[in-house]
Amino acid sequence: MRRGDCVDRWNADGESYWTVTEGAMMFLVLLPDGRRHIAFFRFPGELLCPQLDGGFVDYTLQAVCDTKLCRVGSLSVSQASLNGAQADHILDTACTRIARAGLHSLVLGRLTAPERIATFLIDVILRSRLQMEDGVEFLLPMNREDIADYLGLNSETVSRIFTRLRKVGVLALPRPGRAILRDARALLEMIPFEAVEQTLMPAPRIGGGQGSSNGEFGEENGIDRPGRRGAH
Amino acid sequence: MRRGDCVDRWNADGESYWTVTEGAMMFLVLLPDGRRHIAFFRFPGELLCPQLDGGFVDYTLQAVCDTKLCRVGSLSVSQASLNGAQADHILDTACTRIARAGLHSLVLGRLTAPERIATFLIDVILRSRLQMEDGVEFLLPMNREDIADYLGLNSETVSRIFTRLRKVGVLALPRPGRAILRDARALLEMIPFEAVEQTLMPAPRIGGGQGSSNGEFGEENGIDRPGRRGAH
DNA sequence: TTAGGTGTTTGACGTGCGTCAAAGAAGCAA
DNA sequence: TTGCTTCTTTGACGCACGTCAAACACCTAA
Repeated sequence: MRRGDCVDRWNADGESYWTVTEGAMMFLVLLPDGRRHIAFFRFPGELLCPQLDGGFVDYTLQAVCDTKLCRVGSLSVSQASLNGAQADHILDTACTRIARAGLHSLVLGRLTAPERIATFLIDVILRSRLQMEDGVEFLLPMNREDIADYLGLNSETVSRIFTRLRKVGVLALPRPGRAILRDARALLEMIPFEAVEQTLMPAPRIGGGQGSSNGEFGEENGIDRPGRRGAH
Repeated sequence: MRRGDCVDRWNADGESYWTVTEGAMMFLVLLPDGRRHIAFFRFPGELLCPQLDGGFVDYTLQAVCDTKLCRVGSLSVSQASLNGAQADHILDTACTRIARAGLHSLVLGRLTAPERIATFLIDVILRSRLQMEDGVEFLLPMNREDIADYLGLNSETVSRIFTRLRKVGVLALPRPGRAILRDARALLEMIPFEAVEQTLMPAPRIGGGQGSSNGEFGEENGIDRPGRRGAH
């Protein structure tokens, strides 16, 4: 599918779910007065599933760019509970999304525009299974307005901040849809919390915490990471 | 527990979960520079459970006011998947929370301060299992700063908007911790989307959509509601 | 009663980001 | 090439909400 194509009635069939294999999808809301909001982006390897994507809400599911989807299964989430490994994976995904959503509310509620964009860029890099290292090139398929609508900003503000990041040598934008991280440390220092990786990419915690999520589905959480649990 | 009391290491034990029986709890984040953010409130009847509350994130779990908790079980979420009814309830709760979180990101990202507060008040009323009717009295146990930190505002702004709502006769605040809805219609007209009830209180959708969530746990979703699924 | 603490209200003022507008820049069709 | 469209960039300006400050309303303790 090409940019702007919608999956019509994507949440009508509660039984089937999909993954993104290429490109990216976005879940958007259009308010009656024209305000636009993007609730989630889904990148390659991530699950599209009405139940786990807030399917009760009337989102429009739209392609961010040229995108390929792959149907993963027709299992209902309820029936999945009869199969331990699959159920654990579904639950894991659900829990990870709750954790991410809590973080996103912090981003929208309490961070400044530059902080939001830095957090977003780091999130994109980590979800692309890349390291936060100088020179890393990554896909950034959404346009300024999409980023703005995801971060509660407007496209001019996003543009201004990107320009600033380019000027100070944090980021390079060789061509539309691609970006190169030039100064990982500087980008990390733009955000006001530590333990970014663990926070943005929480390790799965279902099933005792070690690896029960490495099911046959495709990884939402990707890279293995030492368990983490603890006092605050 | 009294206002400000914390549940220490609440997410250290992945196996046990609780419900609020009286009062309210809040999950908060304190950034190094002092910014404060409340990710979730939990009201009576709602589940406290590390996995379903983004337990990987270092939240502080704190009482909003005098609050009573009740331990519901020591079942691990993973093991729960072996029991159909319990698993469905857990999944239902998870999915509802994902849906709510998406909505909250819309609130924080795209609504004005008065719209946020109106949405919040309606949410509190509906989650208290009350009707949106003139004269309804409801508990509002959190202070101005808590509301502000949940809605991405500051306490003075919240206070100003409450004052305005009182003056125009939408709300009465007879004593701290309580509020009376005086003009339900006016409050509903303050928010920029329709179908508020369905959006704020999505019906459970796991297990085919009819009533599988009426388990032995205590209701996250409360009131029965006709199924809803559909084209947009 | 007074004193102190905590939360709320209100006002004056500042600012970060939104709005509006116009000028690039890049892609595509003819 | 020209013309059209869409997206991005940049500037000028305004406003909604944040910040700072002071007064006020309660509550509790002594």
